[in-house]
Amino acid sequence: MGLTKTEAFTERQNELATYAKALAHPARIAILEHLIQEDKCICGDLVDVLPLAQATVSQHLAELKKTGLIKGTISGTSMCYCLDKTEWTKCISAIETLIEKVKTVATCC
Amino acid sequence: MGLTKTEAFTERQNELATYAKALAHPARIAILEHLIQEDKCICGDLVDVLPLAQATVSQHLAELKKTGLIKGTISGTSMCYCLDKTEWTKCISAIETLIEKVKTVATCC
DNA sequence: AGTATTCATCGTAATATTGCGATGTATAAA
DNA sequence: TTTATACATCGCAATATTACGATGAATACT
Repeated sequence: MGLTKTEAFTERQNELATYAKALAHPARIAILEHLIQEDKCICGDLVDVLPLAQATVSQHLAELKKTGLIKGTISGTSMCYCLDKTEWTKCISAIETLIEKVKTVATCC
Repeated sequence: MGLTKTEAFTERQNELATYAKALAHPARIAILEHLIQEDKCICGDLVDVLPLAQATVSQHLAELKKTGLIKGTISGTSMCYCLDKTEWTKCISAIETLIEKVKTVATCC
């Protein structure tokens, strides 16, 4: 089908999966890392840095924005992107909860 | 195209994206959480617990196994799945590295 | 041997993702 | 006003993902 049965899972599970999906592409990891490093976040820079066409970069940015992990503000003719710390707090919390649980598991089989 | 330009990114970026991809579906989150809770990991149980057909569950298990996050051992006629702690150590390390970097970013824009 | 159980894999259908060129929109520069 | 610059969005092609029924392979049960 290609359609996830979202309604069949808990909100928490869907939330974590959504965050993971946003991170599930090397280009989006690269974008986030660049935003972390530069902090200032001019959009055109990303197109220069990434080995992808402008349209493709724009699409990845839109996806990260949709998830809320980044936000963009208009700055004249250019677009300034940066991390949305509020959303990241939620994201990190969700991930860390899973990680903590994983750490409690004994080596088995 | 639908084909990720893997070779254009660093190995680290691809590694992190691959782990994220494995976690990018609520069913796989649910599987992992069940494996964490039960620890013992009989496969048929997952089919009972999840609102998905056996073939679909098997497919999700195969994907988690491909990434290395779980491993399965044959136990008579059934299949025993459990977390692969070694791979999880790598996964957690990769995620935590990103999280640490995110935490250093100042609120902006 | 014959049957049931457990799981993986195949094949198929529907939808999603990735990537890009082309085009549109809005601001800035001339 | 015309032109350039910076992005977003549309439309397309190729591939991937999700879901499932059907079938296959292997072990256990009678």
